[in-house]
Amino acid sequence: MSSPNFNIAAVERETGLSKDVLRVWERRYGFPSPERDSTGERQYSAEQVDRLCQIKRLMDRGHRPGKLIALPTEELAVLAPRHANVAGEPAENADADDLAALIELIRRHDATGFTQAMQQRVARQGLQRFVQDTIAPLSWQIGQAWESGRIEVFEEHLFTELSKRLLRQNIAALPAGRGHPRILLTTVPEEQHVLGLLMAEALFCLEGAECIPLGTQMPLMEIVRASEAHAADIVALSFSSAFPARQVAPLLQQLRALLPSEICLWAGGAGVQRTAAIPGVSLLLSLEDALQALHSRQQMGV
Amino acid sequence: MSSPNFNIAAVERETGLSKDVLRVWERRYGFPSPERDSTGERQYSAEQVDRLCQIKRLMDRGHRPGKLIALPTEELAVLAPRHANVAGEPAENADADDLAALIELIRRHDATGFTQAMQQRVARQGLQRFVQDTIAPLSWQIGQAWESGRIEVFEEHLFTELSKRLLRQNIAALPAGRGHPRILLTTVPEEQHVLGLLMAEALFCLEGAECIPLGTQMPLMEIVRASEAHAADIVALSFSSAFPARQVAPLLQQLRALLPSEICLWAGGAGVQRTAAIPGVSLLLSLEDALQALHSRQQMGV
DNA sequence: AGATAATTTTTGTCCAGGACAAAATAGCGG
DNA sequence: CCGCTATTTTGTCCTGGACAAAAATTATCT
Repeated sequence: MSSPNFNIAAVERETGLSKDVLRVWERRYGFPSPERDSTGERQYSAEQVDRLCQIKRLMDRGHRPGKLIALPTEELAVLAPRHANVAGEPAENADADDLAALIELIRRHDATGFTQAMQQRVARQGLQRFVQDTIAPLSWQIGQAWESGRIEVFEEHLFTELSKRLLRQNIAALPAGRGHPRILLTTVPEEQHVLGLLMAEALFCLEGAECIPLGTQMPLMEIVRASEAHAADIVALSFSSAFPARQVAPLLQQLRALLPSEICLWAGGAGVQRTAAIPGVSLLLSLEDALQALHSRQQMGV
Repeated sequence: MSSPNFNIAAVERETGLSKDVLRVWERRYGFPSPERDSTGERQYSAEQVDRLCQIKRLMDRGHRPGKLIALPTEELAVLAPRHANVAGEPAENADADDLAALIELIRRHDATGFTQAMQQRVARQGLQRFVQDTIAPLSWQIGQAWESGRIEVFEEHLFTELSKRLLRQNIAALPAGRGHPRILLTTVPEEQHVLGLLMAEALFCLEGAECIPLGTQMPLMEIVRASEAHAADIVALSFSSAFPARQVAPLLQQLRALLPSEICLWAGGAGVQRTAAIPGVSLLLSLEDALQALHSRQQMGV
């Protein structure tokens, strides 16, 4: 156990805490207090990195760093539930057990079993209900489980990867019509989560829209270029719950200013739940909202 | 054209140049020289952001910032070819025209046509040859075209997204056997490109290996946990050409130190081409190398 | 000449410690 | 108990210095 050391860039990579934050915490709270190498640069131990990961996870749940850092080490299990059921209940319907069974497959690392079970649900429910009643709640529950430390990061990654495959596969199976409106789907550069976007894409395609999937992390100026090149009617962005809430509004304002006014800007996902209204931007708080936005647009004869 | 302003974080997001670099360039070269807002914070104009993007693109081709910044504005078209054909020729076989036609579809933003043409090639070539003779060279050419400014960023994104879908779809269609060895596929946290990983996964699955796809951006300590939980025989990482070359070796060394010695560590992709050998790490310089590594392992009776 | 070694320049990243604004919390009057 | 204003907390930005790795250049040797 030679405790490999991490420099500050590696800790930023591992924990997601910026170098500035790591330094200012050290200055203010005295933690983390890394060793220094011969040149005076910080060298963090694996234990400190682990603890920082725990703190980060609890912060994402709404706790504040000042409190967390003061605490000994029993904060871990204790501080699980904070504003847990903040929005959207777990839907205590008859499906709850089914969903729990699916999560159990992930927890047992049974990729094959999970994919098969999910594919069965697609066949049984149809794509739209599968997205709304299976993928969406599952993904919410996985998020919850991750935040409370009940599942590991890599288990969430496995779930996400397998779910993306299922959705893409089923989207590809839809007729490739050149429908209307033309919807460009992407995320901003710091948002790497694409699952929400795929859910929206599935629903939009089912309604006959033409979706142009550009993946994640498009610079704003590229979004503008792409929307013009593809003659898009709508630019749809997705923000996950992990996206720093404070950045959402400025980003949307900036993009709205860059985008021609005849192109609509839709923003959805868990990351916009707490965002205030922005002129010229449609905030879609749920998949139902997104569907309804599309319907009302299509009714208005476009 | 009210030239919306970008703060330093936005410029980092748009260009991929770190805040430290932006500040030190300003100090040393006098460019970029952003306005300051009332609180003294930098406010970059859209023109400066554009120019920074150009410079970044040329730097990725091997040019040096000190020279580029001094140049007027005609550097753009002139400085296209530098060490262009550094490794792996464009393969001047009879297929060249076909590939050019595929790229032309992307350039015309014809997603449907591109997907159809690609699906035809899968049917005609079979998955293995499709990966090696279509996806790999196409992806290389798209990268070249992007570096020389012949295609836009969003066109590359479209190509990548559509190609990922094709590969995932065709991987899903393979028999889901519980084969050997068990290969865990992922990338390190700063590497978001997954296409190379999917190519490898397709080839590995065709050889009967069991692949565990965890998507991108796994913290090193999570990779270790995942490899133990999944009882993986091999951890396979992919590094794209965009990955900062200087970080590859330290990362691999660090992961090798964290990983149990009985688990093999394979690293492939354009990003490891110029990496020196590392004890305990197999550097796979091409897809053929990867296949051969798997073969020789299977022959040795595992 | 051509290859190798030593030196210089270039370049990215790290550091310290100050400042400030937005968000979260606490205090207070209705 | 609710809505409003102070205060604390917290993240991000700032300046300007330092240094090491990489690249380029120069010197040296065969």
